[in-house]
Amino acid sequence: MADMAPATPNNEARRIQMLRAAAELICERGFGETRIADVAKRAKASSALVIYYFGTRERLLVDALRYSEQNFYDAAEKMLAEVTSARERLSLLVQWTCIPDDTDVPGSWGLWFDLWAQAFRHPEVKQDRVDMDGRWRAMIVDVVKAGQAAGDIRKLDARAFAVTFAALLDGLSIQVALRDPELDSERAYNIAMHFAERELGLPAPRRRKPAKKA
Amino acid sequence: MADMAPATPNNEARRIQMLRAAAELICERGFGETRIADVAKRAKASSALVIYYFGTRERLLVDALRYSEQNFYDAAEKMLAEVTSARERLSLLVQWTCIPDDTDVPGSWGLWFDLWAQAFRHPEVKQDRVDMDGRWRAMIVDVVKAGQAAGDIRKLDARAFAVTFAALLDGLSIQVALRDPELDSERAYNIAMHFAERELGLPAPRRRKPAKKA
DNA sequence: CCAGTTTGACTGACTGTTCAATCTAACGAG
DNA sequence: CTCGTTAGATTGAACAGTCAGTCAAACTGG
Repeated sequence: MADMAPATPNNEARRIQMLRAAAELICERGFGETRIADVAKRAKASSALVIYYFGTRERLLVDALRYSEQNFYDAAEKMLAEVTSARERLSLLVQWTCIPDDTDVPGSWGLWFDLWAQAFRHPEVKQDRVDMDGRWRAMIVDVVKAGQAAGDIRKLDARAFAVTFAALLDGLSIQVALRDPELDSERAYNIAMHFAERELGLPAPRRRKPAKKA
Repeated sequence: MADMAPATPNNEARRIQMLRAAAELICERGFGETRIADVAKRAKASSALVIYYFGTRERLLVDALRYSEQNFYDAAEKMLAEVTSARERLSLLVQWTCIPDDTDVPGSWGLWFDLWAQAFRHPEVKQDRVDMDGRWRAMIVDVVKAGQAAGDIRKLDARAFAVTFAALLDGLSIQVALRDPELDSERAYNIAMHFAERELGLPAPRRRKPAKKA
């Protein structure tokens, strides 16, 4: 295995092109069914070049998983920074997890399942995921603390809330992703928001923000 | 592909032997890394025989996934039938999802990730999973209604509670399975029980039931 | 002309699946 | 009871396709 090409400014574009292609493919066909040749074709490159960049199929796919995970959270943070009201920010977080994909670099749900499956065994991925989840909870904690400072949210242990709320969101999004007939994205949204309102003592909403259909 | 051997009383044992072997292997190595030869070896049979029974690798693995899913719920129902107090039954449900495996046919967590990943694409698996999840929620609903009848649980929409609670349990168990440092099985147990107590108006516990360490 | 890219062609290993050949246990006829 | 018949169970060996990874040659921009 030739060691992978070093990271230079020029490579970066190609590398990312491949990561995106790989992420898309994984989402469509699944981790185990994603072939180097397919990734290469979608990234308009040769199989050999993909290997030249990543050295091995596993590293390519794993990196792709981590890449889109990271993108998902980056985008979430950015989005969160653009509003201020506690309720709006909570609402964004919930929509972010419960609503089917449309972003160009999909944090698309198919990826999460494979990410979890990989993390369950691959220690490197496991660590990465733990870090990312910490980041996710930190975002929740920030929202809560800001809301408390503004007087919209009552006094409580923000960290503990974050752990529970994050778990609830994960669970809801699984059902949504798997198209459970009892739990579409709109209902998931309402459940999550209802929980947050209760727990945080949020002022009642003017109006429910409806979730887009997939 | 020779069509698979029909189900006869004699086959059944072998078939199950293979399903269990496959489930174990999937749990250890993952769906994509599970080879027919390995399953055959563990089931003390030849590769050819495995194909003789299941016709194709995919069907073997998918059936194995569904088999252990079913076993998981069967065992849960049985266990649930053996206690009566609402609190005890809730506690069992929570332990059942949050505590690392030890059962002979593991509903072990590695399997769930692969099951979800498969369900996300394979319609047959998706339907199956939806059914199973309905069963799971029905168990929760039963517990709640029984508790209400006994006067331990306050009046509320049992169905709505079940959906939310099931989602919370799923989310918690992901973190536990992935060994999140902030959320071991004991803490997950406490979070889930705390939520149930609050939501259902359960009488306060005598003592917390501690969760086993993995 | 040089370092980093890119590729087509190749291969070597892996592995799902087929197949023809045995084995086994039940069973019915003699 | 015995022994051919038979249908299902079981296997070792071979086949065939796939695909990750190698390599030497060609390309490209600076």
